[in-house]
Amino acid sequence: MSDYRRITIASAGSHAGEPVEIAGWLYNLRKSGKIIFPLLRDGSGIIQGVCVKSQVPEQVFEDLKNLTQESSVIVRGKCRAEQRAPGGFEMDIESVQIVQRVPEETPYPITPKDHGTEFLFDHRHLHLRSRRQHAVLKVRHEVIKAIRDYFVTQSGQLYNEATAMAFGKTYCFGPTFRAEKSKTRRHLTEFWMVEPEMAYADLEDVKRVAEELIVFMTGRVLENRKTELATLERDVSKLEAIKGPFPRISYDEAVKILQGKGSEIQWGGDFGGTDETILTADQERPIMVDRFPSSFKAFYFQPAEDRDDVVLGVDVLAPEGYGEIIGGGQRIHDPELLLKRIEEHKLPKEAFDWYIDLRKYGTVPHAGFGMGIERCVAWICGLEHIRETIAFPRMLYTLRP
RNA sequence: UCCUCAGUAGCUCAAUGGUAGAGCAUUCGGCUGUUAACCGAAGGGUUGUAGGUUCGAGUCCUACCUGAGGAGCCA
Repeated sequence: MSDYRRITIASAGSHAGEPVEIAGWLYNLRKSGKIIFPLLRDGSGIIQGVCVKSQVPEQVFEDLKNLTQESSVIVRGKCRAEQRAPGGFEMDIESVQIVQRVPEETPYPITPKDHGTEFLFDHRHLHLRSRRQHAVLKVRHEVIKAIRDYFVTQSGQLYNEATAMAFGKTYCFGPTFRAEKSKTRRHLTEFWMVEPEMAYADLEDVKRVAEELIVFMTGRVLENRKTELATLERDVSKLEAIKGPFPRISYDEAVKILQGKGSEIQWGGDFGGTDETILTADQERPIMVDRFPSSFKAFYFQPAEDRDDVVLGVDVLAPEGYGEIIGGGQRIHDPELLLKRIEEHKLPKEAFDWYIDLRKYGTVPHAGFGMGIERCVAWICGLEHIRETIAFPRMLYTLRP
């Protein structure tokens, strides 16, 4: 038994002919009298096993034949290339150790047939085991890793410390919680956001960094997650088209375009979900819309140089109707102006004393943005709903599991 | 909070106001290359809840509960 070396399914291809063991779960079982095809998964992948009655001890065949879905097992045997097997590799099973057999009285609830979203998300703790969800979360991981790598390559390990002190080029990456009553396919009450902030930077710098980041991120997913994108049946040509420069339009222009296409929007109003879809419908790249009316943007946005009814904010809208994935812009650096805006918005000045302080001691033009991870992953994977992009989505009225 | 749609077997769904059904899952039987395997059989139901109309309600009406995704609001 110790002759069998434990391997992952993902590495099975490089262990052809060796005695190996795989520790995992039964994904599905097809049997035909004297031959059995168990599908096994171990978290790294899925492999088909094969077991012929005449070639193994009777007990091995019986144990395998009676396994139930998602029973935990350790199987031993040898792997080889096999055209007829899904995935191209197959394991000839020689013995099996049942760790736990799922009892037939309480079968695994998620069967290989159709289920509705309500049922699946009530069983999210099990749903995560399925192939599709697995692929989505691997893409999510790649997106997160790309974001971290992007900022590391921008500044460098040691340089990063210097920039933080000298230039304040930093980023924050973590969960954000919002309690708005938004029940849509684009909203979660907990979502993850990366927020770079740069000193001595303006709106143009934000647009440049945002564009570079998106191109870098989609490039990395294409490079490292081809298999997962195939599992998700994602049209990769849509992602291959993501290259700079992205189209850039002003809010003024966007309103004119929308009105020309029948939208009800008036200058001064924010985009609705359908407006975002109209704007991106005929674009294969994300588009950048900037210079929004100050009326519906937060108090800290820097006004435009040439007019004071718009501010230097920018939204990046993903193609294919996925909506806003980035929002950001240039912040007010003038202490007098910031105070004025705080008063105009009737905000408690005391609560912002530290924020105002930043403008007293060596203030510089600075800018930054926030990018929503789940919306990016939903777009890259081509998903119908954002809730599939996080292991345990927190939504309005949804806390379990 | 408002609007729209939906709730029938463990799951996905059928059923002109007239005997509640199929596929999958489970159990039993068959099958040596299956690809969400297939073939045969069995078990499985207070049709979301409470009222109402009717000779008769899964179906029509009212209220409520639960869910979905839109609006508002937000990212």
